[in-house]
Amino acid sequence: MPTPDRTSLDDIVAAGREILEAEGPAKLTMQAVALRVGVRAPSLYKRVKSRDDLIGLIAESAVSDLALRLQRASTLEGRPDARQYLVALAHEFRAFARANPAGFHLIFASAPSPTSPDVILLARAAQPLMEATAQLAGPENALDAARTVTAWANGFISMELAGAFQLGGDVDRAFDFGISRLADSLAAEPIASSAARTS
Amino acid sequence: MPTPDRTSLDDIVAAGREILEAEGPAKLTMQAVALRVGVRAPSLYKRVKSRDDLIGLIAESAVSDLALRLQRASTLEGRPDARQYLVALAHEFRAFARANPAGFHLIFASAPSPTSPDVILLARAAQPLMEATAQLAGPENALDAARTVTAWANGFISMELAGAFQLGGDVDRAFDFGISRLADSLAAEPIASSAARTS
DNA sequence: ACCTGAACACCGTTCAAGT
DNA sequence: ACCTGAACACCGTTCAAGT
Repeated sequence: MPTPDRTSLDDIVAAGREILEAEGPAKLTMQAVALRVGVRAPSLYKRVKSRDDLIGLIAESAVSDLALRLQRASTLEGRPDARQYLVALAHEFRAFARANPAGFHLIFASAPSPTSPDVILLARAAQPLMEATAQLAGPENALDAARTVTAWANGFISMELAGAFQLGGDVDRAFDFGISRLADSLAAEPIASSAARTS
Repeated sequence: MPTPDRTSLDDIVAAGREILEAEGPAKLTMQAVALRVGVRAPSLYKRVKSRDDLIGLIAESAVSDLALRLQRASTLEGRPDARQYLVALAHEFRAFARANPAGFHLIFASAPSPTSPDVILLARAAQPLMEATAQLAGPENALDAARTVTAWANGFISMELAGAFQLGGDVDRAFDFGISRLADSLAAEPIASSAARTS
């Protein structure tokens, strides 16, 4: 008779994610994960191809949570104007990053690697943002606008988490300043396109 | 008679940086660095406290190069209007990241760690940007504006290097769109401060 | 004073042997 | 079919012994 399963893939990913958030990537060893799910390290390879594979699964788990959060914000908000909606999304994004700094880092700040999360998952997470930018900047600029906002938010939060804002000043104020000006500029007509003039 | 030095700290850092750019962080082993500078791994510890220490020195070396590039751009540009200057800085920043992706990642996308580069070096690198944003947004908003631009550029390039822009569209166009709208919004008067109204 | 081989602790991963 | 101990290759790091 085969022995009953003593753990599961979900358990392993959850354990890995907890270790990653609590102790950092260096402590995320196969042995530590195995210990937490009550098994020996070699057994993990029955459910996971490698440590990199496990990290990829952890990243996807984090992306799913992020997508859920943004979707919930999109329904909870009662849909005021697009500008307020965009600001709310930005704050939700930042809240996720603060609650899951290691997961956030895994999703957005990882070097190109086999651990990067799935495209489809990322697209789903970006969906609420695309709606907001389409309303603000028009459908033809929705993608560029979403990329601008994502890049800004991603970069801001990465730097905040990395402790890169060390020149003083109020970081919260800088965040509000940034999303506010971005929303303004997306809603406004572009002032001048110097690129078009020089071509 | 003591033996003459067979390597130097500069050699070690340069070798480490070359390996990092050419083969990625996983291949940046003490043995690989030692081999490249013609010495055995234990000898490295005469000039470097640890592998993390070496990574920190590599990051500082990259920051210095970045600062040099931005300063050169600031003198070469002949100082047209502040808007064009800001756009030039953004493109220079992106060019640096493309030429030194691993170094860029080390500077801006690293988790908070003992490998983070020195504050003073980062401040010096940010100097040209601060001047441009001060002209565009006024001195009282220079810091917030510089943070907005840095966050955007950093996030955009991080995502580009990570291959995160997978929803199609023209990435170059998105970059131009972003810096253009940002420059507009920094130069413009803010439309409305909803935060001020609710307090 | 710098360099080295040997050693140690600790990884990820494989695999034959158990149940 | 899952689990395990033992083993392997490969790290970072230390240190006594060389020159």
